[in-house]
Amino acid sequence: MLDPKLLRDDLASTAQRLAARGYTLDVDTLATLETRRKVLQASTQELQNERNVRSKSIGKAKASGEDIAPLLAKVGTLGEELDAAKAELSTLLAQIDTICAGIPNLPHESVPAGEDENDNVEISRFMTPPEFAFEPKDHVDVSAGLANGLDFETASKLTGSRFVVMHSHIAAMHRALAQFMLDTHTRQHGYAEVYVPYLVNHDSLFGTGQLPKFGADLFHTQPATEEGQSLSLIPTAEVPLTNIVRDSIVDEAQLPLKMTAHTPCFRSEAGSYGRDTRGLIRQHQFDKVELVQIVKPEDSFAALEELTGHAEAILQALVLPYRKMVLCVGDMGFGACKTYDLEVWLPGQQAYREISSCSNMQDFQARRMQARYRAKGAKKPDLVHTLNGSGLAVGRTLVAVLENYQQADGSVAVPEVLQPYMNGLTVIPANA
RNA sequence: GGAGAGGUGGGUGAGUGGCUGAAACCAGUUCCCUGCUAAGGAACCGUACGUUAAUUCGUACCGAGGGUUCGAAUCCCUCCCUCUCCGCCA
Repeated sequence: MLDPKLLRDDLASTAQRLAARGYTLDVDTLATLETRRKVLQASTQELQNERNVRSKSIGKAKASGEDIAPLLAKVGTLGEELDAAKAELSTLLAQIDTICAGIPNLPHESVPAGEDENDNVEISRFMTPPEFAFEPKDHVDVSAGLANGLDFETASKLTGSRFVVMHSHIAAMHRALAQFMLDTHTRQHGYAEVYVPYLVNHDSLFGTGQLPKFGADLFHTQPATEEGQSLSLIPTAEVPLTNIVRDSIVDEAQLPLKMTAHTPCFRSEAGSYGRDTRGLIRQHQFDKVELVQIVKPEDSFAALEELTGHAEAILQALVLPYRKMVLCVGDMGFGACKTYDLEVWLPGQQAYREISSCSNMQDFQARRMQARYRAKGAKKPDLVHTLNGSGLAVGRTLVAVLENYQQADGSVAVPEVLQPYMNGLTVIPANA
């Protein structure tokens, strides 16, 4: 949610900034509603004031034993007028809320212009893509060369397409990756490990911005139209982690709050059919180790650099080639003000593919969640800034390891940092 | 799942129809006093929106949403959540 003051006082320039990221703000409608709101709110409050004053006088009269009948008569139609005004005002407010809830965040000045992923700008690279002495396979074929690995056929029997069953060393490596990531973030990067629910309510989804606009991307336990009790599977641990501070005022001394969690993520991915249908890249269920920071406003951009660095540290420790991109305005997510994507090199695809996305949401989510902190000496609590990033997507990291660590004989070397997590295993042998 | 008890400001916790935006205590802020420390005293101290020269005034908010009433934290209904006991269960 944007600061309502921006929409009242700087409507035109705000609309212009939104247009840069491809969002058309209906300025005229909003301005009209806003003007009407102001008038209506003032007149409603006036009516309420009148009612309060008169009711009070009735109370006093009654207490002193006077006849209250004439006073009651005087109140007369006030109630009806007030009800009508209240009804109109609440409809109006609901209309304004609906519009405001659907407005994306404003991009930071440093974010490059552009329409889609083709306009993202490369910031840096780690390693150069390795040369293979043989034709590198993609992860599906690499796995197929092992004794037992990724099993899409069984998953589709159990559930459907875009799910996977993992066996044996691959399942163990998947687990090892998550463990390694968690350990690194908690022991070296200062994050507190958190275990969170995988089902969340609508308030949480509204808080981080998945609702009301992106409900179709989620799995719901009940029809989404049903009011109130419907729970949804988390599309990312960002939702439960960030909402921990929803509706609360955090002590300044507690900031920055740095939290990490390993969870499965569930996405119905409505818009992506036909893309990445092969392999693990785009699944309805995947694991991710998420990083979330709750910080003071003045620290959020430094925190974005730091958090992105924490995700990079994982790739570096795994010795996987990657590049760091800054997303252009058109490719950023709904609530983001600035986003870095980390793209890992996949020899099987001869391409860099997204493996982490790190964003500074500024106060966009905090305003939706009413997540605030009280600065020492300040009279009013202030909205916190929230950040999140993948550190990393576990399934895609597994893909990257399988493809980058494949060997000529069909076996897969185990990255050094994972070996302690895999009982000292150094190589996943090829199928004999 | 069954029975009961509750949800009030940053925290604890009074308040059963009008003088309660809400006692008291704790925390916090400012000041006073005592040579440090400790203790003591006084004042201030919720959020949002509108309004104002102004912390001026107004409105709303006592889990959420409805209802009754001239008037609701207080009465009624629905929902959510917490606690205790029982049942079931990894």
